[in-house]
Amino acid sequence: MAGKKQFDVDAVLDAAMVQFWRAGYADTSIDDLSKATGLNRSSIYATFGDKDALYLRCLDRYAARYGDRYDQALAGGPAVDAVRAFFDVTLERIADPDVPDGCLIAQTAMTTPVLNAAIAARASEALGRQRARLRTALSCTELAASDVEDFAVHFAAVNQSLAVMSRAGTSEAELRTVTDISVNALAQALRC
Amino acid sequence: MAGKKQFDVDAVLDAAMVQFWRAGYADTSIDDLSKATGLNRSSIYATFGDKDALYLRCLDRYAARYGDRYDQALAGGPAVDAVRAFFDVTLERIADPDVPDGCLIAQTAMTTPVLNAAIAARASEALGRQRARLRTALSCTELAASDVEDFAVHFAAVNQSLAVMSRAGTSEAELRTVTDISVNALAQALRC
DNA sequence: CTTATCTTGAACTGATCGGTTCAAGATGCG
DNA sequence: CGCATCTTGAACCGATCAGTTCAAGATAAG
Repeated sequence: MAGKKQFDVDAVLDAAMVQFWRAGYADTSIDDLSKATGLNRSSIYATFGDKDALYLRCLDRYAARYGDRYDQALAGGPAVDAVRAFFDVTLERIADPDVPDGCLIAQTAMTTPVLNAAIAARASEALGRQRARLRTALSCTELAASDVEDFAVHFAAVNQSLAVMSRAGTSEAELRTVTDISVNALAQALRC
Repeated sequence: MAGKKQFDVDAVLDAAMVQFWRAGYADTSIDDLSKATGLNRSSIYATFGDKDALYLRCLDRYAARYGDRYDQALAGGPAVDAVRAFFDVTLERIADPDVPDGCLIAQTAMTTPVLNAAIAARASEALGRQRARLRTALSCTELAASDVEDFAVHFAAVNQSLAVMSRAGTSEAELRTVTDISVNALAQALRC
């Protein structure tokens, strides 16, 4: 089997992404990636370069996939509903049995001190984009500019907290109450 | 030098705790711990057993040290002030240059899938205690029992989010606004 | 001083790590 | 068929991992 690529690069990236997502960077060896993707060790190096490069590709794929969903959720409707839908994206991802709990971005951010600077920067960028998304959605309200920024960073933070809590065994219903209080705070702020 | 212990076990635990806290379990080798504590490799094994046992000791020390501070913060005054003081403990810890950003408990929770079950359970317990602390402080208010529980898990979650955000480079001032919105939500709930 | 106890450094084991190399084999194209 | 291209498995490299062992040395108690 040769001549043309024998595998779907995107499918391989998905499998690698899930592996990194579940076990983290340090606890994922090239052998683990080989098993997870079905690709041979040498094929991984030939296709993606080294472990860091593959991790970056996985980060980008993760950010793109879920970034689109967050964008859609925030797109229409009143701000309160949009933010609720925003959190739904995360809660549904946590409920999805095909995918690990937690969040690849949060996991990357938590291991920042021992990571390649480029990787750490990419995770920080992703969090910045998340915040920008929220800022945009909130800027269509009567909220003051500083309140828009405050709520944007608050929602981005609460969204990350879901990753930690779900890994610690917090139930979906409990996570829902975590986000409800934040969403209600926005509703309250918009009411007056 | 022998006959009696030549080192302070607590001081050694502090150094090991900081090392684990900064780099995480997977990225901390016994050699790293040896350098961080000044203890010889064999002394570590003789005193604490294996890496897992030492990590558990560090988790306990972390939980005890900061648990006391959280208890004190929540102890007196109106609930809103108590919760604000609760978050201050975390924000001050993040601002402390002698200690890494993030949170050892959050870090442990994030790596749950690849950790010793006993270690994962210990982190989950610590989060449960955090929640119980908050529940107790909130139960002295006119809040309904279900609201007490909801706010307790919300505050515990937001507190964990600070660890992720601080690792991603979010400034102390921004983290403060994250917690302010949550504290205001409680104030609002108590007002009516 | 003698003896028992403890610490220490260094050497060592077997396993695994990330990364490289290369011959063997499978494929597509002319 | 013949040739170029790509994939694959396996072997290999040096480094590092967690964990063990032990002789040498330092101390305290008798």
